[in-house]
Amino acid sequence: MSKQAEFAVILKMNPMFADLGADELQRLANLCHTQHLANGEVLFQKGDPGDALFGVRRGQIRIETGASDGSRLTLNFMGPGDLFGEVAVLDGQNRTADATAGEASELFVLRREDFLAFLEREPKVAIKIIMLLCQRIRWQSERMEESMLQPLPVRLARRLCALAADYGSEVHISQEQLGVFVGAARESVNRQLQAWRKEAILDLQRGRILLKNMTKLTSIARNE
Amino acid sequence: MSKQAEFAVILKMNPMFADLGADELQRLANLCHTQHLANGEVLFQKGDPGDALFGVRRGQIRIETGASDGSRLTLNFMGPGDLFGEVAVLDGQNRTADATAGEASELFVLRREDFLAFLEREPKVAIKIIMLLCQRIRWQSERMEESMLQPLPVRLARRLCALAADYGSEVHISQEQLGVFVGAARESVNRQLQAWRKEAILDLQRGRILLKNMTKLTSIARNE
DNA sequence: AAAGTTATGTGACTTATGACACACTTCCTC
DNA sequence: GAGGAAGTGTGTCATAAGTCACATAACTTT
Repeated sequence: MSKQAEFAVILKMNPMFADLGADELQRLANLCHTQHLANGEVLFQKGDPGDALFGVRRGQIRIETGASDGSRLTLNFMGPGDLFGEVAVLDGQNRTADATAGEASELFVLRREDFLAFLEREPKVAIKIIMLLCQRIRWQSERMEESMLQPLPVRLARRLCALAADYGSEVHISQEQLGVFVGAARESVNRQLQAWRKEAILDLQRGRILLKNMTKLTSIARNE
Repeated sequence: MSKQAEFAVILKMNPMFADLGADELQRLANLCHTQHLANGEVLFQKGDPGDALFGVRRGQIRIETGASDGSRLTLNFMGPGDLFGEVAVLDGQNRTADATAGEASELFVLRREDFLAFLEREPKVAIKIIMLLCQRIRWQSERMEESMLQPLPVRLARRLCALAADYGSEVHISQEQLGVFVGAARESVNRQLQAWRKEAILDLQRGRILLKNMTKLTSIARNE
């Protein structure tokens, strides 16, 4: 399979591009380049202009941000097939976090100027993108308002479910980082996780959480 | 001034259309119609397809929603110069609230099909819209995550400042509705307002709040 | 293997806010 | 103007979650 065809598949999996037609998608994918990164190499830093969209072909990219105390907090891991920077490529605003290769990686790169020129050539695609962005706005405002008002167990369960969707039942994350994600103190996170361990919903190891009962967890996430 | 020119001015005031060129803006405004509503007349209801964007020429439109207990809660008042349904007109999704005329009103109406055809004719405008939507997405995700984690006084101050921007220093809203806005219990809202009254930041009347010290209020909103 | 560093577990305390209960006021309606 | 509805003011209590303090466990470095 060609590089471009491979990229088209990745684009297709992202909700943002999911309902483009196969032909449109392929023409878009044809604009991509590839880029190699060595382990530890920096892809971009907070404040850099958002001049491209990236897809992970192989390897791992860490999205992280410097915390106020100088320590670094990982916000997300992007693995093969994941796409990131979709919004940045459209509006060109500065990056809000750093991205570093967690291992030797190869990325698909779709440059902003190429993408914009494409949209100008294909206004029907631009309109589809507009609709998708609108959906995202609605979805965000519905979810957010609701989500942050939920009690901690619900927020925590939701985040764990989301992580599980990416990594399977073995989530590799520290409780401190989990706390940052859900906007809670580390201790509170720990206490809730302990409670769930006693109910056999999950198991805990250093830097790792093993989800044992996703059924129960998702029902908590739905707030019963 | 022609109807269309008047509408162009309203569009221009909305961030969503603010940086369109004067010519593009005028061509867009030329697509508008007008519609008259008698006092109490229903413009649309929750669940109706979002097939138009509205601007208030004169009168008042209330955006409200039926609460679970059957009572109605007013979510927003739109006065002359206000624009609403910008997102609906783009993505065509169903309305999420009801809109009713609070008095005899005249509206500018920009129909979805006209707007989409316009975007297809003018891809450069479509791209500008895309960027604006992206900004909105960023803005939302930054604000939301941050905002809901703030303590109640901050959320309350922010909402009051926002309302003041629309209505001046005399905000006409019940404490119960204010509670809905900021996601808090009526009693908590009341207690905070009382505290501020004692500090001479504001004054309270039935169904009305008089902001007396916006400087202090905005500094609270910024979380000191 | 000793020492240091990071992650986790847990108790004691504090604080913010929600929940309930009820008094009081204003306004509306008949 | 009597009665009711809606809005407001306040006390009491319960609870969720943050904070602080420290113990313990697990990896790392030398």
